[in-house]
Formats: sequence, structure tokens, C-alpha cells
Amino acid sequence: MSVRSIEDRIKDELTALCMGIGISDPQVLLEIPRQKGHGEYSCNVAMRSAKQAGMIPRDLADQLAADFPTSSDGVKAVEVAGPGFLNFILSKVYFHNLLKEIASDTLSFASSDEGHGKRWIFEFVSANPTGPLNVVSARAASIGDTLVKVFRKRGYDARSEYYVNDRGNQIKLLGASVRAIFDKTEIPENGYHGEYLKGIATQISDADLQENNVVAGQKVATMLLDINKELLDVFGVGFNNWFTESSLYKESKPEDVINMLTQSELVYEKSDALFFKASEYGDNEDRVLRKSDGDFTYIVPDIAYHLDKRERGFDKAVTLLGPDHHGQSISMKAAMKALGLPDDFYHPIIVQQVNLKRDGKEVKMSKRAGVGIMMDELIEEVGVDAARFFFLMRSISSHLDFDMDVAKQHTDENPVYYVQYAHARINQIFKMAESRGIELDIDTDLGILSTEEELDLLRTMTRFPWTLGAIVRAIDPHLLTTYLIELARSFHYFYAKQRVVGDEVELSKARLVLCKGVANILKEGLNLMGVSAPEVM
RNA sequence: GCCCCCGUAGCUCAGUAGGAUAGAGCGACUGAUUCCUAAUCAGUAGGUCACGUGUUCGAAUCACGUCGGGGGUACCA
Repeated sequence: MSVRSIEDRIKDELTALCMGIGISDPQVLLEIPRQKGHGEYSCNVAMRSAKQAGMIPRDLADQLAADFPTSSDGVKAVEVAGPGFLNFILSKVYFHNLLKEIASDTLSFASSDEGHGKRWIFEFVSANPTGPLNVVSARAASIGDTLVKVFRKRGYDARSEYYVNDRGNQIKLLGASVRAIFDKTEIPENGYHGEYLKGIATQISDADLQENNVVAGQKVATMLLDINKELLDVFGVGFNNWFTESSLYKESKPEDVINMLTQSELVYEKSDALFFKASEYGDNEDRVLRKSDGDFTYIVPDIAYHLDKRERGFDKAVTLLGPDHHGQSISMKAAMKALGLPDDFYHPIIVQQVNLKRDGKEVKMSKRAGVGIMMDELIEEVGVDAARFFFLMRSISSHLDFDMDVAKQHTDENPVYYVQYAHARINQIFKMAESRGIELDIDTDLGILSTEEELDLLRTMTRFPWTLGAIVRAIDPHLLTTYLIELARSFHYFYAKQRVVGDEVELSKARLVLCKGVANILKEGLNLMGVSAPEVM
């Protein structure tokens, strides 16, 4: 028995009851009420369906409540409240059974098959290999990695991918820039000036540099990519696949895109350039595919790349983009539409900017000029745990104020430590219990757990699967931080009020199981975020 | 100009598929440690959910408009 299944059971039962009354398509959605007195779940179906049933909401609700089957280990009671809400109150036995499951098995609890094995590809970071990763890339790495983990837990076949722009104009410029540094001549216009290139320039062979700018650029790009891979690795973010732009060219995929678009009469020539009629598909203006100098713009391989994702059998392509790429996502949407792909296949998400703050002031950053805080410096300063947690604290679409002073603090102001401390505290409790000769026993009688603090804690625990479901619906992981902070709070409150390891052995044993359950969820939640769950702090 | 994001307590923000009396943390003030870690807990104060109109049984949430803040807007990627 799991939370998921009781939700489903309530939904099924209500749907059947509604249909019995003659409501043809009842919209039964359960929600978790904000108010504590409103039960574990509530449902507004009586208000929604009253008209169709020819009844007033309150009466319909009364009838549904009266007909709903209750049980001693599930829904204990159904109450009607307000304009016609149905509030479902679960029995203590239900909570006690569920706790047993959580405390004994970390992995299956909160897992679900709601994704039905659908294949989703999550592309993120995908920063050009022309310099160090910035903090928006770090934010995207945190978000993408956590999304993939949560989606897998919820029954999706989720894959992560990094798209490497390893050719084109920028690579040429990169080569020219390094060559200029090496030759001590002027760096070309729009070239790369960063300090990091000086170190690279000394590591690259003369022969490679002399070859030509493209070869030199590719060499440098490979080195920079390796540095970034290593950093992402330190950050705990790996990718299932690194997809290079150059591989598309090896199979002439960009040319194929041009042919497809031409055959479908979606292009036209103007002043020696080839345009895609993007404005007919929702873009602001038509977009250049092939420049007057004969080269493709980035759009062409990008389209080829997304067609490739489709060919590889993915149902949905989630792409996390930086705030400076949102124009690009609109063009891509237009291209997908023009080529007849399903509307919801390409799902771009703009990861909004990060404002770093220190001493109450904003720390400015700029990639090209090589000043400001880069991802590696941030990690060095605040640590991986704080960085990953902080990056997940706001919704993806919100600008994020990242207070580096708070992230570094080892105090209650810092939510990372607040959550981690709850986990460490529980471990200390187990150590104390062990020293008193009390062992964790999952099968101990949990019926003894009945104080308000204990039940609150149990209620909060049951919301974990629901939270993961909400993350999937929103394709946004920030709810996880909110939830874990709340669970930690609920635990600290319980801890302050009630002693776990006390004189009554049976009570102590039951409370140990409760603690074990909390620790399991904290650990699993932190793990999904790539944040450590320390046993001692 | 056009596009995207944001506007909720002094500050940073939650508010889940439109639900019931809008919530946390920080800061401020008051208190708690014979007892498993005080990296903790309790209490007090603090609100025209930017503004307007609409949609409906019901709007912080949806639509349209206005104002304010931020970002973007290449034949670069």
C-alpha cells in the first residue's frame, strides 16, 4: 500500500459514485488542503458537477460523503465543509502502515510508474566550449540533473544530454584568439580575451597553432570542454550523452534540413541568403538559414539536432536555455511546427539569470571579458551542497538572487544546513539509542504514535510522493527544496517537544521508526538534488 | 518597437490543476539548554497579493489592459 494507491482508490471510488448519480464525466482531482482541519485530501467535485447532477453542491457533497465507503486502515471519515468540499480523513492505522513502508524501503516509496516509460530527453548546460562555465550554466546543471532523477523515479525513461557546439565561426575565432595570444599580436574583433586562454596557449603545440584557425580552435575547444566536464563532475552532474554538432555534419544532416524545408516550400532567397519563413509559424520574423557567404547559421544544425532527437525515438525534448537564447527557442518552435512535429515535442525552458550577492551588493559577471564569478569560483567559495541547493530554491523562470554570504553560513539562516542538520540529528539519536541497547525494529507496535507532533510529522512525510508528482507536472524541481525545509521543520519541532530515546522502551522503539522514516525521506530528497546527507555535523 | 521573466509582510521568497481564514525564513521584540547536537525550538508584531476591468459558485492564481523592475532582441552561437 502506498500513498499513490490510496489517492487512486479515493479517485476511483468518487468517480464511480458520481457516475452512479448520472454525472457523465466527473473531474475528480484531489488536492492537499492548506488548512490542517480539512483532512489529508480534499475534493471539489461536488461544486464542479452540481449543475450536471441537478443538485445544489452541498446536497451532492452530502450524498457522496454518505455513500463513500470507509475503513479502519484507509479513509476513516469523509466530511462535507464550506460550499461543498469533501474532506477525507485518513486513519492512524493507515499512517502507521505507511511509516513501516517508508522506514523499511527508501527506494520504492515515492516511486511511481505514472510516466509509463515515456522517453524524455533533457538537454542542458550545452555551453559553448569557448570558455569557463558561468553561474547560469551551474544553475541549469542543478536543475537538469535533478529533473532527470525525479522523472526517472516517476516512471519516465529520462536521459540527459549535452550539445557541444564544436564547429562554426566561434571555433575559428577561438583559434585565432589563441594564436594571437601565442604570437603576442592583437586579438581579433569579437575574439576571446579571457585570462584562461593564456594558460591554454602555453599548452598547445606550435604545429597545431600553425595549421589553421579552425584546427587550433578545435584543439582549444577540446581542452576547454574537458575542463568543464571535470567541473561538472565535481558538481555531481553527469550526462548520458555528449552530442557534437560536428557529428551532424558528418552525416550531412544540416543539408538534409535545407532540402526538407526547400521541398516543403518553406524557404526563399533574398540578397544571396536563404531565409526560412519562420514568421508564418509564430516567429517575429523570417530567419536566415544560409548566409550570403554560403555558411549555415546555427539554426540549421540546431533543427537537424532536434530532428535527430525525434528520430532517436524520444517523446519529448526538454531543452534548458539561458536567458539570452529565448529568441532562438521561438525560431526552433516555428521550425518544428513547419516540419510537422507534434506541438509539444520541443519543450524549451528558459533558465533565468542569477544575481550573485555578497556583502549585500550585487556581484557583476561577464563571460567574454573574463571578469566576475564563474561556476568554479562559486563552488570553491560556497561548496557544492550549498550551490546545488540554492540553485533549486526558486522556480526556473524566476530570476535568482544568490546570497553568497548566506550560502556560506553554518547557521539556521542557511536552509541547506537546516535540512542537513535534521538528518545528522537523527543519526545522533540512533547512536544514543544504540548505546542504551535499543535497536531499530521496523515491526515494533507503531500504534503508540499518537501525539499531534508525531501525526503532523507523518502527514508531512506522506506528501513526499505528491511533491515529486507536482515537480513532474510543472517540470520544475524547486518544490523539492520547499518540501524538505518543511519536513525538517516538522522534525525539529517534534524533536524539541518529545524525547525519542526515553524511559519507555516501546515508545522509544516506535519513535525510532518514525525517525528512520524521516531520515530516509531527507536522504532521498537530498540525493535527488545532488546534496549530501551528512551523518555528523 | 517586439519578445520573455518578475511585482505577495521591512528583506528574500512559498502559495501545488482556480478553492475554504494568504504562509515560511530572515530582520525586530520576548522567551526556552539538569534531558538524544541551541547548526534547534516556542511566542509577539508585521498584508489594498502593483493597479483596473472581465471570466464564475469561487481569483494571489485565468484573460485583457495599465504602471513599475529585470533580461533579451545578429547573415554570432
